[in-house]
Amino acid sequence: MSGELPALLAVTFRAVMDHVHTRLAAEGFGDVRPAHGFVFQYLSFHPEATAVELGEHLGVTKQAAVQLVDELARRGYVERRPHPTDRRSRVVALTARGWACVERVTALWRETERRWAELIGEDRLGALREDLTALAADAAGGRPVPLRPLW
Amino acid sequence: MSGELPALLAVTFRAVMDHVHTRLAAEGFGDVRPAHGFVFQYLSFHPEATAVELGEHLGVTKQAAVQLVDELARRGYVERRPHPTDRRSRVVALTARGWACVERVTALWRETERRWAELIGEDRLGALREDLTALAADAAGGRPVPLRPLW
DNA sequence: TAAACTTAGTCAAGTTGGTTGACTACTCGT
DNA sequence: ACGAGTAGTCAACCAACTTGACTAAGTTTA
Repeated sequence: MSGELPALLAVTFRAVMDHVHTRLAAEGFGDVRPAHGFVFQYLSFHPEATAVELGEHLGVTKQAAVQLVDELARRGYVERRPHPTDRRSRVVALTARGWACVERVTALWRETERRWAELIGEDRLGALREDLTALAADAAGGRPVPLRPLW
Repeated sequence: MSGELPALLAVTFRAVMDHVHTRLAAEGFGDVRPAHGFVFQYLSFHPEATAVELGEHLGVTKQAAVQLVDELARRGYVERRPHPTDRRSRVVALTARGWACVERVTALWRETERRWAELIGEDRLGALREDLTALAADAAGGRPVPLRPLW
């Protein structure tokens, strides 16, 4: 059958993330919503981001971004500190708990990949990764793909 | 690098669907929200579904399902008809416009796959489809994966 | 170096897409 | 033929956003 690949991508991703969320919940990280994942993702690569930056990356208003940050701060995943030079601004950083959660997600993803390697073999998995990288790059057409709300 | 495959699935799917939505909008189907896609998907395989059935499949309450249907009916994509035997119930069916929209999506997906075949070759694409099918089945662990809100 | 402009964040109100709960009308099994 | 269950509706509520107006701090420019 042809034309079903996009759906297959979605279904696979969905199944993985359902599993990850179940595991996270069992390990005490049950209070993270899908949208939070994108905050974590961004903060782990931009450790001193501001709320406005975060909003731009997530494609939401600054007000919504601040609300997300407040919620995560209340739950102990992030911390707001005064900006070193700009007194209007405050930087958002992951706390130890925030980092721990990020670590768990990446560990679970690696675990998933190991499982997949067993299923289809290292070679096929390598080809899969390589091909998907090419397809994603082509589909994105040079634009950055924001990795936004999906899970 | 290892552990990035789940993200790669998401990014690829996201890029494809962004493209599809852009094209749909340009062809006069600009008034469909992501959630509608799942309604279409379900109705195209269950042509005489009820609102309650739809709600169960989408994982939302029947009230939310009815609201979705009303919205799509207002825009001419679906139609509500009396149920042939059960006078409490009404069946929801795609209109000509609804079917046209579904056709366009599947055509755009096929087009995407043809493009991908050019990029990585028929063989690799076949392997990709085969492997992803296996991984999805394994990740789902026997459970049906509902193909719910993602786009 | 002061006036004009821009930017980070806040406050408040409105919108949207859902929820739960209570209800009516109908169906079905015994 | 009646009691339990089901399809759909109405109404009230809630969460996650939005838009718009604002303050305070920073930046540019003449």
